[in-house]
Amino acid sequence: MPSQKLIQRLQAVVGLSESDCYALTSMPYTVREFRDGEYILREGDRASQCAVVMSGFLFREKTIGGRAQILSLYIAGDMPDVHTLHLPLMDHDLRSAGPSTIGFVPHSFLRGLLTSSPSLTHAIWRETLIDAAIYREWVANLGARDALARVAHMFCEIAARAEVVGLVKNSEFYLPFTQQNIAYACGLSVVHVNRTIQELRRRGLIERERPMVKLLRREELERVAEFTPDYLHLRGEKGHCKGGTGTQLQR
Amino acid sequence: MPSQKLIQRLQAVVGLSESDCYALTSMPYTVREFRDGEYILREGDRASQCAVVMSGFLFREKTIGGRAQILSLYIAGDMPDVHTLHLPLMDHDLRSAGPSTIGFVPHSFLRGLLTSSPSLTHAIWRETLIDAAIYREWVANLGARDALARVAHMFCEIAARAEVVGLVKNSEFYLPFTQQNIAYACGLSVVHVNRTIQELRRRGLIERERPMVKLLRREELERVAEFTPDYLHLRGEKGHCKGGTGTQLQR
DNA sequence: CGCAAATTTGAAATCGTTCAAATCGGGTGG
DNA sequence: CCACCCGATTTGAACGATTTCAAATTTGCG
Repeated sequence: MPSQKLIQRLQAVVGLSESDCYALTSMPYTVREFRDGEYILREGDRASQCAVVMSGFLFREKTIGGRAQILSLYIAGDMPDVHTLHLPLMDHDLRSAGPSTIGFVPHSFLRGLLTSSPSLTHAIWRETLIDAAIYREWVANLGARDALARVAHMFCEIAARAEVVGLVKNSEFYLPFTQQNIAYACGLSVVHVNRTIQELRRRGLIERERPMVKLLRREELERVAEFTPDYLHLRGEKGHCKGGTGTQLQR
Repeated sequence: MPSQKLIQRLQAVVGLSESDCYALTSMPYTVREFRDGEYILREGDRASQCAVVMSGFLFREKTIGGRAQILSLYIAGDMPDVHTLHLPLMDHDLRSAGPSTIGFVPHSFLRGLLTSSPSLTHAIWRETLIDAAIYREWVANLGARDALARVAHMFCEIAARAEVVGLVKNSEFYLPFTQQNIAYACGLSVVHVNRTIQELRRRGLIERERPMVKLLRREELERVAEFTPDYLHLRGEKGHCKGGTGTQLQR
């Protein structure tokens, strides 16, 4: 069910009423599997449904003068393209990193849901705003941090987001990125990403064995990354209904 | 009236019904003037009203390890902090560049407006999504373009947005930024911004005499900047009611 | 086992930074 | 009206982070 981790995540950021949870669990959806690198949506596409990440890893990408730039990342529970509800024309690509399972919910259903529930409108709108807050942090990341902090910051962010949906175990989480992917995400060359990761390893801040990353000495890592999670706008509180409690680690 | 340029802008991106326009023109608001550098909102603040830029220039800023990073820019007709409706806690600063006139509309009023008009909800939500699309482009700008393209791109974007609200005359628009500001926005050093602007001037692409910028050879400039305006999601069509048609140039 | 992709290494080249100082420009007080 | 001052722009030169190029090594997969 695509709603499981979605609910877990919405709980973490807004808190949901019983009826909202019920409405979400009764969402109609179709499921599709994607392979590494496959496109969920391409620049120029017009979407008529929204993707919910059930498992795996998605990323947004824009190509500029031949060079790819990864714009953001999505894990289970995220809805990477809710924005297509109001901005159907895609101005970038949405792709899978590693294999992923995606649920698709028709725009028409979501629109109905939103007009009938102001609180869900609030919750979903809020999600799109958190997405924007994350972009802002990435602008700062690319504009103001050096390579080491930049890569470290990416790890910290993914870990913080994955924790919310129970995808971190023992400080370890799934990240199906090659160093080339990381390079595209961080605006660096592969070679330099390689050296940067070595440096993080050397300092005892991370362990990396694809596809897993393990964060060691979290505080020191966050200090190096200048990471503070406030921009993720997590609440830490619990809502009124249960989301999934799964702790699946793979994908 | 804060609604004038706002309507003009909303027209350009969605098209508004007569009644929506009427609702907007009857917005209650207070006006305040800000001086150069003054803070409209600070990180940590909780907003209870939304700013509408009536004239002048605002920017978002985040400070990271001592270094400021400008995240985005706002001109007349923009509502830089609608997001506070659903995410009241500011995770960054909002400041004035040069003097500006800002209208403030209470959250409570806007919430009423939005629950009563699905089309306005759509329009305003869409605005926040375009804001996000602009951040995405900035991520790409900082991550994938060199200094010359980066600065050129900033000029192109501001021009495109200013055109929508009639703030460009004769390819010339108001930009009350010092080279230091531009440096913070583009993730570059002042010295290099200086040299980059000289290069743009030398190539006959811009003229700059603070606080005005004039774009020459627009196509060539956009080629250098690798600028395509699609991410701004302008429609080019006209809606059902008139916004202001002013062509005020100063501020 | 063997190929292709991913990681790693080295060395040279580059773009952008830093530091430091000179010049320009606009506004203020005398 | 002029002198002065401060912030902004400009210049030069050395330095440094990151890129590029090229090749070697490792890893994962069929």
